[in-house]
Amino acid sequence: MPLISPAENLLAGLSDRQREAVIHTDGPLLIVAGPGSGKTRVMAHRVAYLIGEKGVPAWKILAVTFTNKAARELRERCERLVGHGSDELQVRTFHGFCSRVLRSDGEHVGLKPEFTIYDTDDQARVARRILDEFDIDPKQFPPRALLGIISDAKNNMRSPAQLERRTETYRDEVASRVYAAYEGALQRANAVDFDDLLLKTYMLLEGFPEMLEKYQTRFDHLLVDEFQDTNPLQFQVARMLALKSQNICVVGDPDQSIYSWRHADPTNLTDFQSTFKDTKIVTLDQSYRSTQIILEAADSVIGNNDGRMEKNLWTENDRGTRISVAEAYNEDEEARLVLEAAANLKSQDGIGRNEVAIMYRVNAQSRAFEVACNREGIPYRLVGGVKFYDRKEVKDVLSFLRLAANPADDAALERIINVPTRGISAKTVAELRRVAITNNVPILDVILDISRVQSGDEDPPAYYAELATRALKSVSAFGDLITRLIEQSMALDTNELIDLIVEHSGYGAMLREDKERGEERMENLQELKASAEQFAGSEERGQLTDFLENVALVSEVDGLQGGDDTDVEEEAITLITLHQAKGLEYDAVFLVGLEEGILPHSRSVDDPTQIEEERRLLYVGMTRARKRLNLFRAFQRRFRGQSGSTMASRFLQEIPDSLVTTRDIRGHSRVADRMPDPMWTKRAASTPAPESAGRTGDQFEAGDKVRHGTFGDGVVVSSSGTGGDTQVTVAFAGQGVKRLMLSFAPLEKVVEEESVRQFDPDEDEIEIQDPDLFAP
DNA sequence: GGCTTAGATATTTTT
DNA sequence: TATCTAAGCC
Repeated sequence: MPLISPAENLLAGLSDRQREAVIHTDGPLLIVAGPGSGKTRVMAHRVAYLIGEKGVPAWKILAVTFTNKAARELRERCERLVGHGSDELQVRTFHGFCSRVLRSDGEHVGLKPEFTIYDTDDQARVARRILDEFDIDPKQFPPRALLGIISDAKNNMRSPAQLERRTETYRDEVASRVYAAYEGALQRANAVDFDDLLLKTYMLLEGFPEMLEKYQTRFDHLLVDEFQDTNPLQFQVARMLALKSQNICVVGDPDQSIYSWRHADPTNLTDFQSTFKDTKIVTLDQSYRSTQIILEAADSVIGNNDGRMEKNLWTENDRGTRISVAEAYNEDEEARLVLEAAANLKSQDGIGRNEVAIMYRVNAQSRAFEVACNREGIPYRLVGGVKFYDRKEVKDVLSFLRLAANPADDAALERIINVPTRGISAKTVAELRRVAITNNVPILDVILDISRVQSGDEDPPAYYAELATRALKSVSAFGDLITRLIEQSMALDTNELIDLIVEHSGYGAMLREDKERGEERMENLQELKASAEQFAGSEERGQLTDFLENVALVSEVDGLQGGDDTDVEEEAITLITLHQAKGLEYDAVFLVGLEEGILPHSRSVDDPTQIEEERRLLYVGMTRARKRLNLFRAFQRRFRGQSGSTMASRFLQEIPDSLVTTRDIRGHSRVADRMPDPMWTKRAASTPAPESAGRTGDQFEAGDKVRHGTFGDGVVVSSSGTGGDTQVTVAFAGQGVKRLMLSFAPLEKVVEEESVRQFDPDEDEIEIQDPDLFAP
């Protein structure tokens, strides 16, 4: 009997293509991996192969992912394959890796090792402060927009000076001025934003040959996951790291690029081939996940995008069930329909709640489902609600910790200088800030000076005249508090430090006063303490920075997830945005809100490039499903308080009829191609009354609100024919969609004040009668 | 200095 | 609809 070598064992069970990707270990490799094609598996096996067969030390391998979750998953799978000796394997997120580089070598680019990572909140705080300083109207130049421009510049490796040179509009000019000041502020605070983690690492590798050499030698093999989502900066960092060894393996799927609005540039995939000569390309196009029907439908949809890297997805899986497209009166009925169908899945197909996901385009859509779940008593998991670390009280206490770790952290200081209120007004803060900026020192320096003067150690400087005696006293007391905190941070574990903050800053007292939510908030602080405990025991100063870095870069905390009342262990339906669903899979997927303005989103409709991204978003959603895929739309949707009629998403037409079943609530199932519904099947199927036929007051048009003696209120979906022959399709609230002959059906038009969106199925161009309703 | 109120504003959000 | 901000008032 032949002995099975470890390599054979490792490669057993892989497809030819997968094996090819695993064993090509020398030189650049590009893996184009379709949904469900086993890319994580391939990456893990590749790592194991490098270690086990090629004798590469684990610590010489760097694998980079985008999310912590992906990193964790990959690490676990590698460990399972490799067993011992894989501890030193570097599996990190892009940001995590860069942060680590900068902690040890950031001095070259002006960073002290205990630098702070600013989140978007801090960034906004800095930006607002700068606008104030420059006397720029934040209404005219919203901080968010300016930060967007700055982020754009950073991700394209442009400095403030370079941005200024490219200035075309007044807005650009303002942005470049703010950018320069913003950089100054961060520099002064020994802080970086998320983009900086990448940018400064790039600058380090780019500007310091010995650093480049160091990190190029440090790693022999580089793997990059989700390569289609890399931005130019990330591409450059990866490129430089691998330039010497040429051993770089990137995995991606251009059809799943859904983050271009965050600077991701899928052309990196093609650029990769020109950057690294002799790149081997392996395409993984066999899906081990979805049924044939789901795959065909998804493929047909994505086929409408131009200039794709074509790949022919196939599967040995069953043909599967047809995709259902259901139509609801409004979002409440949509939710009811979905939950009903989900319940049926259990009895009919044995698919439990844990294997069901409801996916939507915008978070606001989750609401109807939460309400419905609560009403029906169905447990659900809402992905991406308010993050634990985003809670106010948590951020406040963290700001104290940040200040202890990095006394230059002005954003943290400004956040808590008057929380709880300790008699330091906005005006006082502004003055302290002004003095700090003038002297180019952190605000805390100014405050500590005041403390010293107050205790009679020094003579008062000139700016003292600007501050009231009472303010000086309060500021001095705050300075003493922080001084004590900094001292203690050298000696105490982080969790003990949290206790100290809560008890001595007045925060605990404030929460005990708060009868409404004080208790809950205090509990959150206890949670924070618990998460800090994991870092306790190690070298004091380092543990604080480590903890803070973890907070900044790891948004979720183990054991804290799950909806408010939903036990993590409990069987629950998942509510999730399409973006967040990437990389996940479920037996059954419900894609809801397939309407113009929702998917595709209204902000994307007039840009073909953005429409293509919306289509990819749908593609991602569809390919999350293993067995069942159900699409939903509502004829009417409340939007920002108002209600309006909707049009079917253009994407629905891109799914071949032969793969679809239309079904209404009560299970009357009808096959699409036998009974076309003009709202979403090919438009040729409907023959609306020509304009020349002359419209009477009784003429019904799509979007009209009507009332029926038996069925109640509804919305006209379409009408065809004239006079007594007129056939009207109406979606009734709670009754589903009905086709009615006007001559028999007692239909009455309901006249409403507000105009509604209407559409003419015969028009190719979409007409929006009231653009204000859905347009930005 | 903190509270109330009117007015504007509104995708997606891996880190 | 809900959420945030600036302004106005005690």
